[in-house]
Amino acid sequence: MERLKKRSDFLRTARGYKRAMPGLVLQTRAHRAEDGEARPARIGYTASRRVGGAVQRNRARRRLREAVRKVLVGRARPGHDYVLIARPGTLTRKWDDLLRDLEKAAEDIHRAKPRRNSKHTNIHTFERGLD
RNA sequence: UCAGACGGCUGGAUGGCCGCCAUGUCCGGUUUACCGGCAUGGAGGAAAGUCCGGGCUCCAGGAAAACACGGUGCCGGGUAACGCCCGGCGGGGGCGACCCCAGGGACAGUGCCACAGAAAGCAAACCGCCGGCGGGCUUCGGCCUCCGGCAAGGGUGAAAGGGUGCGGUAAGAGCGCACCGCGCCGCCGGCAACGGGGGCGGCAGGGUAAACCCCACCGGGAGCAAAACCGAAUAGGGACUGCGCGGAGCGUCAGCUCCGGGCCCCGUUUUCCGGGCCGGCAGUCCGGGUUGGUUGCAUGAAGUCCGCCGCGAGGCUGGCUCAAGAUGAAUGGUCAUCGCAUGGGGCUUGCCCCAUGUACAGAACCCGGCUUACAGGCCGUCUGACGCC
Repeated sequence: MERLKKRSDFLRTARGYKRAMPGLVLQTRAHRAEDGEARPARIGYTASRRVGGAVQRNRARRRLREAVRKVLVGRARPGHDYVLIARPGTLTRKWDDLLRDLEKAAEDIHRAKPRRNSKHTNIHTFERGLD
């Protein structure tokens, strides 16, 4: 899956839908090219200093990346950007639980998302994300 | 055996499944592009803090001096260099091995020295000591007061103007003497810091420079997001042509030459040399450098082994090795087994079982240091006790 690399992509995705789990936070937002054609799903990772030092942040990002490879690859919808935010629990959560967290988060966030014309609506039960 | 001092090394292992980055005289998909295989390589002793010193890059036109600012501060050596390291010296601590020291100058000047104390920089006298045809009182021991001579003893303090002892004296005082300290002048040893010893001086000259300051030495600025190259769009920018020009000269014109003047060119100032600029409008052409890409970017004050020189830091010769290169940032995720510690239990005394823990921490241009963090493990040298011979 292609990676998100620009700060503006992260900021835009943070304005979309959000689901928090003990081991991670998942954000998503539809992103289509100018010609309206659906593009492959993209994924980005965020591990702030809240998680710990450089060692902890790197390890959290690697665990999330591996979880995405196992769980999200088959579930991600084309034309959507996803951002995974690491939390302190990302490091301590048991591996199987972390995988279930991501599964559940993806399921919830896709169900909560209206099927059509989601661009400007926002569901109030999902809190607004910070970058 | 116990207690301790110093120096050095190390920083888990194996396997299964699934992945990431780089490289390639490799294989396949039709050659390139690209895709899939295969092979090889892929974090540290501190990669950290970013505190010093350099390389490298750009900026400032070249050079010198002064000033300002900052840093360093016993001596000698090592080094590309250092505020680092090594070897000494001096002072302090420890029975000792060893450890610690911001360790130039306090007769260049200025400032400060709280509290306590009579007095904190110039000498001073609170309690005291001593003397007196002085005066008063007296229980005849002395007390009070006055005038002199003192600073030994007490007391305050971090520090009270040399210390200890003997002599001396009314009591005292370097007043005299000895030793120690201090100052000055030779001598000897040492490259030096400094050490040793001799003579003279009767003692002046408290501390603080981690207060300003003085002296000596060193120092341009910014940093790989430096910088170079390739390169969509837009504006500024440059060149040429036409109109146009501080003064003078030449010339038909285009223009050229000479003479001044102003401004600008490293923190500041001065001097010398050198250089640039001094307009606007129109047209044409060139160029321009943001997102992105490539280079910088890993062969270097490199590592390692032997030999030689050196007490050592280190140096020299020769051989061998090439050892991560990401950029929202690869070097991993997970599971299992083992190892190692600590505690508990079993017990066939060296095995088994259970539980817990397994640190600090992630390259970002590269080196030399320093500092800080760290579960544990290993090795060497030395010291002091006790025991044995």
